[in-house]
Amino acid sequence: MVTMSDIARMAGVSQPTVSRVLNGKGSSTRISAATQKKVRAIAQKLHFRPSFAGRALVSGRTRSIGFMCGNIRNPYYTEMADIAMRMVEERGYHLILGMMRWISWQNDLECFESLLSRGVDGVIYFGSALAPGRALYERMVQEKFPLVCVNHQPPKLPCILPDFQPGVNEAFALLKANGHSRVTGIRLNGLEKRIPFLAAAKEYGFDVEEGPTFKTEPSRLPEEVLQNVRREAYCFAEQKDRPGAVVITSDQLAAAFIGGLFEKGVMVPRDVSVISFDGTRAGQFMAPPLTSVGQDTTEIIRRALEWIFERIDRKDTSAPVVKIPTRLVIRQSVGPNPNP
Amino acid sequence: MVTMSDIARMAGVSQPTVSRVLNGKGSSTRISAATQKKVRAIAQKLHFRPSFAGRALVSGRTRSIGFMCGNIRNPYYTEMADIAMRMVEERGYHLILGMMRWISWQNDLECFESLLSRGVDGVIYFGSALAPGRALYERMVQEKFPLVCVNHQPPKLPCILPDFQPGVNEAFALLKANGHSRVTGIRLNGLEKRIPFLAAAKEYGFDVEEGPTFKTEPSRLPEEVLQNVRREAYCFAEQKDRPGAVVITSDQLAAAFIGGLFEKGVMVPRDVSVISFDGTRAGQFMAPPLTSVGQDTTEIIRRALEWIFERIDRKDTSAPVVKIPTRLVIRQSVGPNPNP
DNA sequence: CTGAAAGCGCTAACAG
DNA sequence: CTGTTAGCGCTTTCAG
Repeated sequence: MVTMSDIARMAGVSQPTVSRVLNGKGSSTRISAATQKKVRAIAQKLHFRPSFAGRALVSGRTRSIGFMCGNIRNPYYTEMADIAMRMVEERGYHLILGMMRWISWQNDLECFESLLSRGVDGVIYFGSALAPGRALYERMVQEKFPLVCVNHQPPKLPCILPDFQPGVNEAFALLKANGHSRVTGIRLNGLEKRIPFLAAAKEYGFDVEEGPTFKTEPSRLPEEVLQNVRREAYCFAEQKDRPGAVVITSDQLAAAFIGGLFEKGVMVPRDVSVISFDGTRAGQFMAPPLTSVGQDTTEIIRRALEWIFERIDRKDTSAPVVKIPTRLVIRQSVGPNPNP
Repeated sequence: MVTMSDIARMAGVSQPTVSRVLNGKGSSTRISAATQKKVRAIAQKLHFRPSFAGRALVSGRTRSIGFMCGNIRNPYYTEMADIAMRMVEERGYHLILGMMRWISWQNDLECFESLLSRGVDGVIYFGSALAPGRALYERMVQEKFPLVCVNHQPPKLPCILPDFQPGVNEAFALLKANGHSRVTGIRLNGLEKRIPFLAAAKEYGFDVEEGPTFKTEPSRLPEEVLQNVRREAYCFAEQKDRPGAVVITSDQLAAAFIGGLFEKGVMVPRDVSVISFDGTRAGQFMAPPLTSVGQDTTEIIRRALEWIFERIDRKDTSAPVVKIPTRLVIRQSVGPNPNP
């Protein structure tokens, strides 16, 4: 590895001088054109690349942001990560992914610790293990670490939360306009989605019917979940007098569910209408393209990063909770009720 | 930030002693149980976390591997990255993604440089811009940098290449068994896929017919490509006397293509059979589940990382070119030829 | 068993 | 305009 000292030696100047010309902070210190040229020439010839570690050590920054998400194969996270990566790179940062396995909260926190030990300057956190009483949580709020929680709201930490109600209302309006009046919810376990779902169902006068409930263990491997949903689709397909509409908790699960229906000869949207959550771009390329309650990915990440970068610079920022409204992304998985 | 010196001061020992107990290399130096206990207790209480930068500086390693891939939204890369992330973490490393934009080779190399300036210890490279004559290429081979190329083969660099022929042969065998004899290839531009495709077509006695060719610019935004493929599907759907089978260059494009057919009322596999490349897990949850010429993701990444970690330790390793055979992943996108 | 000293590559403060 | 000095947090000799 070629260092500034190497260059300094060859150029017959001191090492800090090399630093100065190579970092050329415009206004800071001016160096004679001759020295500049000489140093630059040598640096170029030797393919000098400043040592990341050296800089990190002295600056106390690694110029990297941690991104704690669930399985990256879920397009919801893929798309969030994609956006985050681009935005972060614009500032000369790198994004370091940490995938939570949802096995236990300990596992979440270990993953978080691993990122911290890597020296990330900030973290976007999609998990839920960070809660009062846990040591790491206390430490984070105390240190005022640049951390934003998405989709979950621990006290005293800045949070970005989707507001599902508007999107869900739109969903029911669309369903109603298509002559539906009976719906079943699949995997709407979390209250954040379940409550708006029930509220809208009531408001639009829908009968909410029990879907096929599989007693699956709480947290499983992603593929198992998908397989289970597929099986639920089989059940649903074979169900007599089933509702004409289904609302399901994510685009990824919708894919599996629709796949399961397809195998049983039940077509979407001809035989049943499906509305999912997430509104991922990926849903656009499914068969059929998904109608989905979408989050504003760009806005969510933009807000999160904005806050993080602000706190990296100044520790005296507040910890706001911002709600980002959802809206229905209408594509082709909803059709007229076949049995009105 | 709490440092080893802080702990040393509080424990009344020297800083190196703290380092010794906290790193406890079993055999290296033994420290009195009393000191150990004291130091550990303080470290724990203060939530000591060793400085990443400090270690990186002294060890010359960052314990991170760069992963240069195309758009992460493509399940092919998502799944590769997922596997790579897991494997790398098992060794206490982190994976740093670098997304190439396919805009120009310069862009590829900038992305690579960015990873290098971040101090990654090795790189898995899915690009094609690294070629003789380019400065970075020369430097990489000269430095014996721990770098593995996947899907592309520059000289003097270790490479991992899929061998498409076996998988493609299986594909044609399956098609033939289903009464097909006419096929059209979509987006089979790259020779690595086109040659085995044509060879197998010949061997199995298939007529290869021109598909709908859209004159799209060479490298475009991913979403545009998907939209274009969708349009090609429209054309194909409306084509009189079209072949009953389609081979398409990736699972992601197959999704778009099948989506396009679906919109025109053409059903897969009832009306046309589709075989794609990649064999991603994601294809399993599409409608219909994709039959696809699959790569052994785990094996590819495993081999790549194995070599990288070996070279990180020893510079005297060779630069092998390994071929990993593909095999057909049979799911449900192939059916009997409707017009035999 | 443990302390002292050196040095990894870099930036920043202070002299000249 | 440029050199000297110091120090970031850690590991690694080398003494003792």
